[in-house]
Amino acid sequence: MTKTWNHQVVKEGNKSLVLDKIKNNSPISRAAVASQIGLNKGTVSSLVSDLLDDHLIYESGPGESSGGRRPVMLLFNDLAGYAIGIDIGVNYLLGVLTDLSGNIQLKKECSFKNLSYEEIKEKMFSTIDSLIASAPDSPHGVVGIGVGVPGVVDKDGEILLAPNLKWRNLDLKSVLEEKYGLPVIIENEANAGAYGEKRFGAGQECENIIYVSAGIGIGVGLILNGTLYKGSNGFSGELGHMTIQVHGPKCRCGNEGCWELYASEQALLDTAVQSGLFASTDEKLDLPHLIQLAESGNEEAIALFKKSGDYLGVGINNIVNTFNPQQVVIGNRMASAKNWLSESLNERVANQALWFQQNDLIIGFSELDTLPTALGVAAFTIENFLSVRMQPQQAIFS
Amino acid sequence: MTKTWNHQVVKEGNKSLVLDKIKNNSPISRAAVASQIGLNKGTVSSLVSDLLDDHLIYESGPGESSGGRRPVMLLFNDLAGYAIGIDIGVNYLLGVLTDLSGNIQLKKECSFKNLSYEEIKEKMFSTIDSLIASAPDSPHGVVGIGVGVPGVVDKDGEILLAPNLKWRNLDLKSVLEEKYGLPVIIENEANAGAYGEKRFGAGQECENIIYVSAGIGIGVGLILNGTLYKGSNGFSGELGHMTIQVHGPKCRCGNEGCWELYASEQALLDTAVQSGLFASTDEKLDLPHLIQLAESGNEEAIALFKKSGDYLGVGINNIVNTFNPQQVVIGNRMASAKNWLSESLNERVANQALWFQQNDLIIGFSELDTLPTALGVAAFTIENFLSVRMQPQQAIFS
DNA sequence: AAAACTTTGTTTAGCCACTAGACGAACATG
DNA sequence: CATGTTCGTCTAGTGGCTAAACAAAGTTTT
Repeated sequence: MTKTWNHQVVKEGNKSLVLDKIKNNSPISRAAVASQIGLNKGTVSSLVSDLLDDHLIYESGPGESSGGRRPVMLLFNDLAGYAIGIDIGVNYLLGVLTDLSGNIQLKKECSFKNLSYEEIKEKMFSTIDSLIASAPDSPHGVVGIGVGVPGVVDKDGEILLAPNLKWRNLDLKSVLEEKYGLPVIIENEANAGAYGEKRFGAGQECENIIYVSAGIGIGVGLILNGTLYKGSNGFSGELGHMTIQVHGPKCRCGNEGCWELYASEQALLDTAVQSGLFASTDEKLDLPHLIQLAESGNEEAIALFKKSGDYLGVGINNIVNTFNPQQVVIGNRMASAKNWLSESLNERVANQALWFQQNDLIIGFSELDTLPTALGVAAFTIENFLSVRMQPQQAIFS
Repeated sequence: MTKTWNHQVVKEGNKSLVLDKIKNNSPISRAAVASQIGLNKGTVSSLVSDLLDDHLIYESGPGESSGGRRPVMLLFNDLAGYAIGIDIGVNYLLGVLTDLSGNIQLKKECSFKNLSYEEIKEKMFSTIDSLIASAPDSPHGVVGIGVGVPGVVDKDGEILLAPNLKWRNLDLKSVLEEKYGLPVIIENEANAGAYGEKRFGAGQECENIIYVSAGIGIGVGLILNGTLYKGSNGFSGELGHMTIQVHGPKCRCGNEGCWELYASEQALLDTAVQSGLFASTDEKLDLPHLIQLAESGNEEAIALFKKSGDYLGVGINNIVNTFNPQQVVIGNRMASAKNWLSESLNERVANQALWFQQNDLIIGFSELDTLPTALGVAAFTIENFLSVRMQPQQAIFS
C-alpha cells in the first residue's frame, strides 16, 4: 500500500530539510535556515526546538550581527552518536567507528588468508566489540552497524553468494542484530563504496555516480538520481561479468569474455605470470610488488599496467554510454595503481566515448584509499538512524 | 531549492493517490478507495468531489450491495481530454490521438525517404492539425503533444543529434509550443518506447524495465524504480555503442566493436549482402523481405537471423548483469523478426547470464507493434497534464 | 412486516502543522 | 540617545486531515 500524506509526513519532511540545511551549512542561524529553505520563521523555530531536544543539533554562541540583533548559531551535533562500518575483504577485515558526520574516530584492521566463515565472524565480533567499547559517551550511543561484503546481497540483507569467500546463503544480518541489539545493514561492497564516494568523496554534489570497485574481481555500484540503485532483487552492478569480447575466454561465471578477465587485479596478476614476471608460486605475486616493479622502471610491468588501464577504459566507456553519469570513480585495490593506469585509460575514453557524453564528465580514482566501503555502510547506518529520528518519538512505556 | 512541505502538497499527493486508485480499479466506491489507500472516508469524499468538479472522474449508477447501502461507483473519465503522440522514424512518421487512458482514437501514418527537416516538419504539422481537428469535444480538449525522435535529446527537450535524420541542434519543442500553444514533450525514441511498454505493454507492474529499441541502430530506454532514467544530461541508454568486441570493426561513432554493429537491423542487412543473399543495389534489401525469405525456408536467411539473435543475447546479458531488471523488452523493427530471433537469443541468455539473475526475469518482444514510442510520448503528455491538474487551480482573471 | 444490523457517504468537531504578522530583545548607526 | 535593523518568539488564523456521529439505503433476522 502506498504511503498516504498527512501532517506527520509534512513535519517529518520539513524537519529533515532543516537538519540537512544545518548539517551542510553550519554554523547557521534560525532566520537563515528559514529564508533559505522557504519555511516560516516560526515553523523553523519549532522544528529546531525538536532537534535540540533530540540532541541532534546544538546552539553555539552568538554569531556576527548584520546590522541588528546577533543570531544564535546552530550546529549539527556530530558527536550525538556513533556508527560502525565493517568492510569484509577477501583477505582483510576493516572496521571503523565514525561520528554522525562520518568522521573516523577509530580504525581497526586485520589481514588473514583462507579463513572460514566462522573464523571471520569471530574476527568481526571482536572488532565490533572493541569499537563499541571505545565509543565515547553520547546521547544516542552506537546507532547501528553496517557491513560491506564482496558478494551478492539480496534485498533482505541475506548474503546469497560471495564466491571469493566461498560463502553462500548466510543470514549475517540476523546474527548481528541478535548479538548486538542494534540495526544492521548488509550491503554489497561496491554499492557501499559508491555511497561512500558520494558522501565523502570528490563529487558530493553529483546525482549520478558510478563506482567501479576493481579488485580481485570487478563490481560496480550505481548512484542514480542521488540514490543507490539496487535492481529488482538487489543484484545490479554485476558489470564484472559484462561481455567485452564475444568469443573470449571462459569465465568461471559461465559467460565468455567478461570484463573482469581483462581489467581486474586477478587478470593483471595472471598476465604477469604469463609474461614471466613472476613464477606462479612466487610469494611476491601481488599488486603492491607489481607497482614497485613499475616504479623501479621495469618496462614490462609498466606495459602490463598500460594494458590494464586500456581495458578498464573499455568497460568505463560502456558505463558512460549506458548511464551518462557526472562521475565515474575507480576504487578498491586497483586504485592504488592509479599512476600507472590513468594515462592509457584516459586515452581510451577520450578517443572512444561519444562526444556529447564527454562534457562535464569526470573520471577519476578514489581518494578515500581503502575506506569507501566501510564509510559507505557507516553512512547508510547513520542515514537510517536519522530518518527514524525525524519521525515523532513514541512515549516509552514501562 | 528543495521543495518544502505544506498542506497543499499533502492534498496534491492524496488527490493523486485517489485518482490513481480510481483509474486502476474502476469501478470503485468512495468507501473502497478510503479503506484501500488508508485515508479517512471524509477526506476521500472531499477529494472525489474536487475530481468530479474537474471532470476527471464521473459517477456511474449504484453498484452491488455487500449487505448494506449500495455504493456509488466512480470511474476515470477517459474522455475528459486527448493527447497527441508523434513517432518520427527515419523513413516514416506516425501520429496517434489517444484518450487520457492511452486508448488510441485515431492513427495517422506516412512513409517517406530522405526528407529534409523542413519537409518532415511540414508532414508533422499536417498530421497534428488533422489529429487536433478530429478530437471529439471534451472538457479539457487536447492536453499536449509528445514527440519521439531517433536521436539524442537533452534535458531541455532540444534535439542535439539525430544521425540517421542528419539533424543537429534543433529546438523543435519551442516551434511546436508556439504554433499550437500546448505543452510539448520531446523525448528520445527508446526512452519513450520504454515508457510506452511500461504503461501499455506486458509488465505494467514492473518497476525496472529495459526497452531495447533495435532498428537501424540500437537505443535503449531505462525504466528504473518505476521512472525513466535519463542520466545527467539526458544521454543515457546509448547502449548501441557498447563495446562487445574489444578490437572489433570501427563504428561510425569512433568506437570499435559496438553492439549495433552486430545486432541491429543494419548489421543484419549488411551481412545479408556479404553472404550474397542480396546485391547491395537490390531494391528488396530490407527486413520484411529477409523475413519472407526465412519463412519460405531459406536456410541462409534463417542462419542470419539466428546469428543476430545470438548477438542480441550478448548485449542483453550485459543489460541483465547491469540492471537486474524484471523485464527486458525488445522493440522496434527487429521485433518483427521475433520468431526467427528468439531461439538463439534465449539460448545465449540461458547459458550465460548469472544464475541468480535468471529468477523472475522476463525477456520478450514488444507486443505493441510499432506503437510503443508514440504511446509513450502520449503517456508522458497525459501524466504531465494530470499532475498539473492535481495542483489547486488558480482563479482565472480576465 | 417489523426490527435489527450493515454499509455508504456526508457532516461535524477537533487536531495539528503551517503561515502571517505582531512583538520584544538585542544590536548597529548617526 | 533616538532610530532602524535583525533575530527569535508568540499569537491568531488557515487548511487539510481524522474520528466519530449521523442519515440514507440496503440486507438479514425474527
